[in-house]
Amino acid sequence: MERLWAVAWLLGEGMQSGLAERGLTLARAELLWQLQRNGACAQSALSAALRVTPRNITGLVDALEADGLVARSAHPSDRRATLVSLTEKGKATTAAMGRDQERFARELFADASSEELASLVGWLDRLLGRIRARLD
Amino acid sequence: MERLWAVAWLLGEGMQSGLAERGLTLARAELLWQLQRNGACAQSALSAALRVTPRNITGLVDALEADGLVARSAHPSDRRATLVSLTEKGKATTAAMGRDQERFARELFADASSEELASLVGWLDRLLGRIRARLD
DNA sequence: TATTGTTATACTCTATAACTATA
DNA sequence: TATAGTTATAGAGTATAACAATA
Repeated sequence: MERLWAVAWLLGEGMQSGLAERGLTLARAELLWQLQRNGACAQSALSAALRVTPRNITGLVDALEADGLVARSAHPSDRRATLVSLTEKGKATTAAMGRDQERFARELFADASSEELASLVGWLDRLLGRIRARLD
Repeated sequence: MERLWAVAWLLGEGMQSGLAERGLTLARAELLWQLQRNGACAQSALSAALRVTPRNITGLVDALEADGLVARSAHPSDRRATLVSLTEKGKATTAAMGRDQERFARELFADASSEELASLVGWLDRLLGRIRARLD
């Protein structure tokens, strides 16, 4: 199924396009996206969500903090933990990323009928379920 | 279109699974795959095909050569160029990668009817065309 | 004892720039 | 002059291991 490889690769490239123009890498964008979806959280939670080591999160948060996109603060009840949250600039950036993604999706599906879109969405959901089941 | 992001991400993860067990990284696997598809070629051709710098190809070929998966040889007509080709071990490895990919695709589409598969293949081809057009 | 985040260290992928050999 | 591949250097992402502070 060489086609599947190609689609996976090209879809990935497409979804990444525009990040560099915003001064972001894929890893940093994923961290921002996680904060946008689930709100402020401890680095340990980010480590679990992004499936990378705590050390890796330290580096990503350092870089995003230096760019003013996220802020560290004390955890209210656990003095070991550090809360990471989006700054106003970070919120604006994730909103812009969302618009980029929406524009990309709209280009891809510009001439699809609503029945075609419905069938595609069905496929995507089933693929998501199967791949998640396979990875976990 | 958050679903599209998730599918792109999970599909990429799924296609990569198994590489580490074979001692490969994604970048090295892509170079091997290129050689398997198009046969032996100069490093400059690999640089163009993989869309990375010549310096990057040097490093990847160094690593694959050290693992005995590819071999460098003199170009027959251009003494500046270096031909890169798969060794027997490299051919066996790409064949195994192909089987891994096929098994993954079969798992994903195990319970799909042939009409569903046909419609999905149509979608994939159209997506490929659109994304390629957008990237180039 | 276990968890949270850090420092220390190392490997891979990637890039640019300067250089050599060849075309 | 231009191209093919290399050395030199640098930055980003990733990992493991050891450690301090806290739970």
